[in-house]
Amino acid sequence: MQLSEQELVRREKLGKLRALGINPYPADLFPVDHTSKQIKSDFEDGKQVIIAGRLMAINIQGKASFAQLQDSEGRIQLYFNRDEICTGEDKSKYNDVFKKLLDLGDFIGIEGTLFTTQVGEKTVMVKNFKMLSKALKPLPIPKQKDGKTYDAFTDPEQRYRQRYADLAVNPHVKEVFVKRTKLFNAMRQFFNDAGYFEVETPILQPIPGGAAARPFTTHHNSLDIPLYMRIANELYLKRLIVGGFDGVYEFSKNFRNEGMDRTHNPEFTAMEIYVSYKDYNWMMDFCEQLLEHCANAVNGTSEATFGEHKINFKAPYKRITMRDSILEFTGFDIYNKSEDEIRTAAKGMHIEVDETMGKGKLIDEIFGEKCEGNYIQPTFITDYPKEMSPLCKEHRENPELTERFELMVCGKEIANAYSELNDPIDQRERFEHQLKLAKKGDDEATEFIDEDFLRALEYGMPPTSGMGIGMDRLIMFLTNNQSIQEVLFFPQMRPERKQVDLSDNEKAIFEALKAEKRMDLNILKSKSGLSNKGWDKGLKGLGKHGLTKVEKTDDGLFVELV
RNA sequence: GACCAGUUAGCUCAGUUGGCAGAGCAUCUCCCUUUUAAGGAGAGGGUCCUGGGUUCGAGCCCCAGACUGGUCACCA
Repeated sequence: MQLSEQELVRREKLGKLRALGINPYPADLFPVDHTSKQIKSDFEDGKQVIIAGRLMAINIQGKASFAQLQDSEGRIQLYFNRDEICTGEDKSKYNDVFKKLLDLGDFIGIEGTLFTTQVGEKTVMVKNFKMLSKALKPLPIPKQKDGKTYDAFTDPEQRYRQRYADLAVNPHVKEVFVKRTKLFNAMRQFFNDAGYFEVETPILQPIPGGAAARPFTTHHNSLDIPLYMRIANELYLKRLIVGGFDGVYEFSKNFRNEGMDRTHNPEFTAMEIYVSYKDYNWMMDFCEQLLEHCANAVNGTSEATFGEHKINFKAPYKRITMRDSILEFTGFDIYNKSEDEIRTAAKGMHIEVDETMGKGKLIDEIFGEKCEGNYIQPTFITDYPKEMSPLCKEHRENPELTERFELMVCGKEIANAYSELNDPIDQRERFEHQLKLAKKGDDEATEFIDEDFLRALEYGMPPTSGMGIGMDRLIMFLTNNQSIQEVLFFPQMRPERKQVDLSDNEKAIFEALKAEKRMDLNILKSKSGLSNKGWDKGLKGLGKHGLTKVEKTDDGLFVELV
């Protein structure tokens, strides 16, 4: 591995520290008793503090210096005065260890007392400091002045691949993840207060059910069977309702082997909750209360900004049926229309349709194309066509519809809920219908029948309402991020390219030259068999590695091994 | 998968008709005891994403590829 100049310098400092008897990576605990935030909030002149963190700025002014120390809660200024640190004759701890051997990014521990500088900055007067961990690689630290940031570490590729560096230097990035955890905690608290029970269900499943998506497959060696990473946990949570729990919920890491883009990562987090003896009307009330609570817990207000939109999560939310929505935005009433009539209408709206699309799918296309994008404020869309909701109970008034709602925010779905289908015979028929759709070429239809799930339903599942919430999408809305990668610590990336030592070009020239030690440049060039550019790069590369030297004489140019 | 943009020093970025590779910060040396993007003087640091082509000569032009971002397609 090739090290940069700055990395080499830091490795040298490591050796110098050890030569002075200082362990750059000590094992013993450091007795921290304050954070940067506590120092500022409970400031008291002359108070003794012990703090630790990362050096983020150093400003040496001769016999006294200033520095910024960053801990988990922010930054605090340090004042290093030579005679405060080195009270005796020996000034080497200040002159050598502090001034020459510490670098930006190093973790140090500080014992000191508090004071305020002439310009009014709350500061720790360092009495003693200890190296806690040396940073061998320079951090990309931005600079601030007058609220403007200079040299910000902004390249998305590097930020995602090196999230540790991103978090260390970009406080606003850390804030997003703090809010993410606040959201999970708030939601968990809301459910627990309502008396519902957090559970865990299998991630490795023999049949990937509960959604239509391509799964990741793996293999269990002892059982010698294929297993699938879950695409949803719905069917397992319903089994628990069959088992007698009143309300169960799970934060579920799901995996879908599909495309990646701004709003899709191969693994993502859904929250699913199932509550017995309820229906989807109750769930709408519950959902709007939940989201208002969560928005307040995360941002201190029910209002949120997302791009150019201001959204308000304060309950209640508008409710509209899919039929009315389509009627409103297209003037077309899907009620009592045949599949062909709807297909013709869709064509008239310039929507791409084909013969494999059933009635439900056609309606969904119309809604997606013409209606969905209009819902900026949280809105419940209700009563979806039966065909596209195989796990949802038939509507109590219209057998072509289901008791389903989706919550739309800024034109995107963030929640999906049903009065759950608990009729085992109806459920089997729906699965079989899906199978037919799949065979017809609908790649969204489910192609597995989970017999064990049907057996569970046959034992009897109470009337139940269930809801799923896309947690990544929700936190995107609450933190105003347009990309899912900004709300996942480690979004999936393509593997980085490996670095090579000697390039092929360099090797070819080196091999040709090895026997002769010294050759005419043009003869060597033809012997190496390289293209002009390959030759040029190769020879320059060898020179850079210090392996060859080019010599100019009256007889021409010669290359020799060094 | 398609199209567009990008890839140059540790970071953020310039780079002229194709003619020795540039700046600020960071790094190194020196001065400086309440500064705050501290300041002053000096120095070092490069696989210009990779490979091929055109050319006397390519960071720059052409072709192919890699990676990233964006838009679209796909996606319960």
